[in-house]
Amino acid sequence: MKLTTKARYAVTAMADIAACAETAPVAVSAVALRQGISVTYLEQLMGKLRKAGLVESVRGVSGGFKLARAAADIRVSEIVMAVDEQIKTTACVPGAEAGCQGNSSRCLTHDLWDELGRQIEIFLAAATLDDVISRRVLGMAAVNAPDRSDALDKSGAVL
Amino acid sequence: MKLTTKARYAVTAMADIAACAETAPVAVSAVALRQGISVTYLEQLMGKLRKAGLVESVRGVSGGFKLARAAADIRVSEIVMAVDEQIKTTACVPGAEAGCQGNSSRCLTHDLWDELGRQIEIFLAAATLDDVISRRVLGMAAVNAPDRSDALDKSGAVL
DNA sequence: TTTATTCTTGACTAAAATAATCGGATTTCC
DNA sequence: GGAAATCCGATTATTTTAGTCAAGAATAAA
Repeated sequence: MKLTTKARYAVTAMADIAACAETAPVAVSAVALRQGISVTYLEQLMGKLRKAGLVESVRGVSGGFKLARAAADIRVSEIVMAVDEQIKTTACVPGAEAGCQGNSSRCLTHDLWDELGRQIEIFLAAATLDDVISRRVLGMAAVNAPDRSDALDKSGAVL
Repeated sequence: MKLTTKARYAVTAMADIAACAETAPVAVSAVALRQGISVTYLEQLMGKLRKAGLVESVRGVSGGFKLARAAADIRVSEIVMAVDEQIKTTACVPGAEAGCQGNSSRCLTHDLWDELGRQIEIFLAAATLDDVISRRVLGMAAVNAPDRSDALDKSGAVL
């Protein structure tokens, strides 16, 4: 899961559609205009969102896109994953030699990036499209940054 | 704060140095060799880390780099920020028109990305270099993914 | 003092990923 | 039939990342 403008565009477009498409489908050109995105570029993204089963399309004159499910039932993580290919978070080069003190050759930072990726996914999976358009984004900062000291030596700590 | 190989390289190199440079400084070439990174490319990154005050350099024959502080006192977020320029997480285009239902023109997803960036930073700030080399990475997944239902309508939820 | 080693700096090139464009085809409604 | 829309593939342009190169300066050791 990467985080580029592609992801931003996709979530923004989905939010726009969620907010607009109560009844009739919304045309890509309308979304692109409102959100300041290139029409043809957004078309590509909408294609991916459709293939991922997040939106349905209606062709023809007054066609467009509408959500395939209720906004409260679409997680932001689904949208991001639909348009941005899986991130290669670790890229552990197998040829890398062991560290100077005989450390195992698996890259030292592997677990860190692995866990970070997991955290990002959890965060994005916790927010639904409905949360976004209602500007209801959960801030769990206080919970998430506990006193570091207690985290030590509880060995067996995740990964 | 971005997350590219640059960040990986930097954290990996710092971890390598932390693990090796008990007494004498470590040469870039040694780090690069062990970790499978281009020597001259890593030199650039080390320059940034030095300017950020995270490492100190010793020139000359048996020179190299050593940590400027104890490994337990260097946060991963510092390393990442030293080599990867600030991420432009939101890029709220001011020209973007209001949503169809008269929604405020500030982009709908602004808060989401903003909060995500904060979460990432908190996570990386919670891990020190010492944690990394000790393979002690804190997994707060369970804490971090509460039942969504209670997050709703506590209006005033952060941002 | 010389020499080899290492960091320092800036400019440059190469490769990859991202963003955007283009041309045409198909569907559907009027 | 024509206009408006999705669809599809190929192509181009732009930006970022990754890596290279060359010259210079500091330092320890021979």
